[in-house]
Amino acid sequence: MEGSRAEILAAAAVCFMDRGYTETSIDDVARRLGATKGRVYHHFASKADLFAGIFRAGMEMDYAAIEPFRDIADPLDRLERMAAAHCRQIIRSRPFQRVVWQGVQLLLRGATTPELRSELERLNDYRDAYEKIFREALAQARDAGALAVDNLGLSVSLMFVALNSPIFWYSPRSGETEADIEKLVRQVVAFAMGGLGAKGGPDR
Amino acid sequence: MEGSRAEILAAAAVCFMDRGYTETSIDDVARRLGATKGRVYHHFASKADLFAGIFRAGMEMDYAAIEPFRDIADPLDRLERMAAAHCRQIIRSRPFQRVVWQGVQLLLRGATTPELRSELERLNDYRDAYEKIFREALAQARDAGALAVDNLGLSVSLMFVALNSPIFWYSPRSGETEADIEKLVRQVVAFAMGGLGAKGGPDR
DNA sequence: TTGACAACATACTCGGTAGTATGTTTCTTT
DNA sequence: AAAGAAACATACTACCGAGTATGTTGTCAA
Repeated sequence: MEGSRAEILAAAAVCFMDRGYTETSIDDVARRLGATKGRVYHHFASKADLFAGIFRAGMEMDYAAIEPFRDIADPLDRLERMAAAHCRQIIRSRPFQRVVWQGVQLLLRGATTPELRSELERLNDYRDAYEKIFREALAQARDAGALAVDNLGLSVSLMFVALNSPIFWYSPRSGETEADIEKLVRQVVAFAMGGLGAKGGPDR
Repeated sequence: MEGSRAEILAAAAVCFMDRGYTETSIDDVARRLGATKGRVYHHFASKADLFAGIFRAGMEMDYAAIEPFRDIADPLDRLERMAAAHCRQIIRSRPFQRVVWQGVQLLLRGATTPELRSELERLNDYRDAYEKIFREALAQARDAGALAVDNLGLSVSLMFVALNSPIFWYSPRSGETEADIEKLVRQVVAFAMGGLGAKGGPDR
């Protein structure tokens, strides 16, 4: 069944989020599932393959999240709505997004097996294409005079660092409503847009 | 000699930066020094102790960096100069600052030995006190009407995420001058201050 | 000069973990 | 219902790395 695979991915994502890649053993993942290694290795060739599966799933969530806003005409409005959708998705699928982050970091550090490395490079390209969507919206907004940006690459990096930051500091509060999350998203996006020098201030 | 200890700290910081805590073996550190485990374990009780030593050294650098600006009267000016000093220090001592970051993350994930955990908690308190310095400057600037901030804790987090981000994306370019670094610092600080809604815009 | 200690190097132990090899139990298919 | 395969569980191996125990070399004091 395909649901079993998804269940393993979700459990492993939480493990990797809580304790990092190397600190997490396959037995940890299995224990969380109430199962044993056999089940995990039946669906995934290796620990690296499992990790890559989470990475890919996380990126697919991100693409899906911003999809409805990609063809908004006004570049500043498009950028802001994509940013909000991205940030919202980060909060909603935090375990997966942390794995994406760890994957990027893992690739920057050289140390992995060649097999995992090539797979990580493909996934990183996948992520670069995602960032490029934002980069282009940002460039268009700048050309329209709606943003004060002189170093495009740096600005994109800083924007993503802010939008992704819930990965590190967010944790669900008991009794938290959708409106609470939406307010958080607005504040984070306001910070990012303000940092980019968006005209009109953070109140929109 | 005390210089040997410092040399080990610096080498280990680079190793931890490049490959992470668990991926780095004591033998790796020794190899980088052209030595063996014996030398490391002669100066440090354990791998965790070595890690904590780097953490502490990194934090001491940060305190020293912002010290000259802590008693500037105008809160917005104080905040901005402290932010610039912090960001500059992040870039200059990147290996140590990455270890500080890893240490905070390592504490959030529960999994460590009790001995390391208590030491990490003390170091984290040390870091909280550091953040508090910024938090107070931020609160005062807000009260003076120089910043548009409604969620103080969130704003401090977002500001630090931006200021610390060189940890991840900065790497020294060949032929890089002091002026280049200073320009980077200005851009990062401008982003952070803009995100906080600083009046007067990012050009200063 | 010798004894004692600091500053390492060398040679081991031992636990944890990725991966494998091999059962065992449903489920499907004909 | 019989055969086969999917979906696991169990038992084992092989290796890597933290920590230790024990040598070895220089240095300095008395």
